[in-house]
Amino acid sequence: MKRTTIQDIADKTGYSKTAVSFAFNSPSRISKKAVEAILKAAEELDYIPDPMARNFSLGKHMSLGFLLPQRVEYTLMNPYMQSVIRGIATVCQEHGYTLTVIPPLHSSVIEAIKNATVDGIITLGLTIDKNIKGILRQRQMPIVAIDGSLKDEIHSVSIDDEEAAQLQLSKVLEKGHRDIAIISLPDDAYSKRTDETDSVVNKRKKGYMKALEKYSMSLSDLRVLSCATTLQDGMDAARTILNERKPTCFVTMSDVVAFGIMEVLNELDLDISVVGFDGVEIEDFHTTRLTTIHQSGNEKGKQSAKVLFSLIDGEKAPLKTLIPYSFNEGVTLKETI
Amino acid sequence: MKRTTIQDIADKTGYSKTAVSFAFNSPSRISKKAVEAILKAAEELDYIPDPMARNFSLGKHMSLGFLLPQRVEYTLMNPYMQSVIRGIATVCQEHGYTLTVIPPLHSSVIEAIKNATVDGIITLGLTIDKNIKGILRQRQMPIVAIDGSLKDEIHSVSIDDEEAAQLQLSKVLEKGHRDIAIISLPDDAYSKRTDETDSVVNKRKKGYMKALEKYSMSLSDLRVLSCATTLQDGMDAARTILNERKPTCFVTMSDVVAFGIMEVLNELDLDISVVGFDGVEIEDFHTTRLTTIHQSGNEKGKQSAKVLFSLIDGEKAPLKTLIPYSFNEGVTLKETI
DNA sequence: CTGTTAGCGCGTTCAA
DNA sequence: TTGAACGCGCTAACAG
Repeated sequence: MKRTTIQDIADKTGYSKTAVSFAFNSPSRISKKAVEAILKAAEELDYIPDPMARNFSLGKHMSLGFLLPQRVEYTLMNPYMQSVIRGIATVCQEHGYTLTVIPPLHSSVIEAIKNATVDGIITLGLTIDKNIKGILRQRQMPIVAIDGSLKDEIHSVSIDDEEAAQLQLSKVLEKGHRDIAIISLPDDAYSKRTDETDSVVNKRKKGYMKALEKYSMSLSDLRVLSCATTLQDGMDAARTILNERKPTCFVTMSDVVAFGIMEVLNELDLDISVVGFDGVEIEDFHTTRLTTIHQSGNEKGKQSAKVLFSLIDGEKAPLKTLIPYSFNEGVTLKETI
Repeated sequence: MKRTTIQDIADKTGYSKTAVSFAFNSPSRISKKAVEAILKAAEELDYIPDPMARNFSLGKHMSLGFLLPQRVEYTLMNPYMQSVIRGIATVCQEHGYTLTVIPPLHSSVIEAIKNATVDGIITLGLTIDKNIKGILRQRQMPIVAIDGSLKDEIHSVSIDDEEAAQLQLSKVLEKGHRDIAIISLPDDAYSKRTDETDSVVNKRKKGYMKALEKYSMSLSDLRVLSCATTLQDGMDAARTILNERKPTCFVTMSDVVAFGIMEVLNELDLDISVVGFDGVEIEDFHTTRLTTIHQSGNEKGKQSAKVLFSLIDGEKAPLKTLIPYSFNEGVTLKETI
């Protein structure tokens, strides 16, 4: 048996398709008698307007897209991502929208963008280049970038990464640490190429340099390593650093990596300080009190969705949205002895 | 400026719309010369086929829907849900599909189902009644229920909740605990009405009864309270129980609730055992070693998506899929003194 | 084998 | 209150 369509209702009642459509969307356009007859028939035939046909006709999708920069297994493992998703979904819910999670299609982010049936896209940690911009322009689809490198005029949501990183390292230096290992993010995770000066990684490195200046130090005085944001990669990074020489403190750009490092320190029973970045424990249910820079993924998600809805509605929205961050004192950053 | 459509390519090349469509979808159907000319023109005009029009024409959506049983702020806060989502998204990614997260529409799950533009739906902790089933039948949309009450023949994925709960409480009883507080799930979270005998809550209670039988006890010998699966509600539940009388052990149906309880016990410096259910810490980054029943949300998500894809492809799939669970020994269940 | 015409899917909306 | 066109790509059927 086929779906009941608007035509079936029209046939059954003797009214036209147009009348049926009006009965649902603008009842005042036709007589009460007609509306009643049509709704009754619709009820009897279990009629449900086909959402896809409806959206196609209206030129809307009723969904925002969240584009995953990497594979699902990797990206959705990060609790920071999860809170961003929650923030986006919260705003979608208010607007009667759904949230479409878009994995790379055949390993290609570009392909995914071409095929997404959404009204707008939110990215996280992606370099928005001419290539991507071109596709979105052709598709007339607005975009908001969270934590991304922007090669163009693009709406973005982030914290002041440079300032936050400066604060993070300053706290470490204040505690007397000098032999510090910085575990950075992979260059390709938050920017396609290392030379994107406005990438999150580079902004934070700039912040680190500023913090070091006060102590007449520079980045080259520290060990800098980068690794993917997984527990396992954090553990590997810790071992790599420790095999060379024990630092007095690990400064990371991600809580997840920090947790990985702590895992190793725990195994080896080492008392070395660790500082994170993201503050996932606050919003989730982590009970280890990691010292970290807290930025609200939830808030980033909400703000980006709000900006995106403005763009979809054709309204103006600020090009840059900065959200607050804070230093969260835990128990993992200690004074040097 | 308008989008480039298939017609524009046809006009520019002198070929028909059909030829253009063939050039993209069945290049072998027309001459090489034609294909080249068309692709070249498409390239020059930055043509991208409109995914919505394409899907509409093909009668597909290229997306699976995950229906949230409650509001986003609540549902997506649970790390267990997050791992289920990850599992679903992983399989979607393999199939070149997206994952549509569907919040209740205007607070109505029913409305959300009517409007979702997806090829199939996965639910979690929802009672699938005639009402929902009817809509999905009319929309010809397959469904797979995770942890739900089934009023009908519906494909489901879950663990053996009765057996798992029996194991959970048995471990507690073996340790000598007799004054036990069971913190159950809210009846309306995992079943609309309390009398759904096949709801997760009821299955687990049945398991508890079996465990108690061996000690000639019954559920009425324990205190049973239910609360929502949030940290805060867990804390409230703990205080309610403690105000009355201190138990020697809290047995919960959710890790999140267990974490809330531990928070309170920590505050009051009480040494009372706590046992969880879900095992979220294993897949995420929790470092508190909670004693819990581990069930893989990720696996549930994957299995349900696989079953759903089978149904979408018109293949047969087992009505019930059981996935494994395990008792995870942590440090929070101690011998009674 | 190559290419075209025409119609479909389904609900919305303009012009009458 | 309605017929017809529309949105856009797909495809059965047909002609050369």
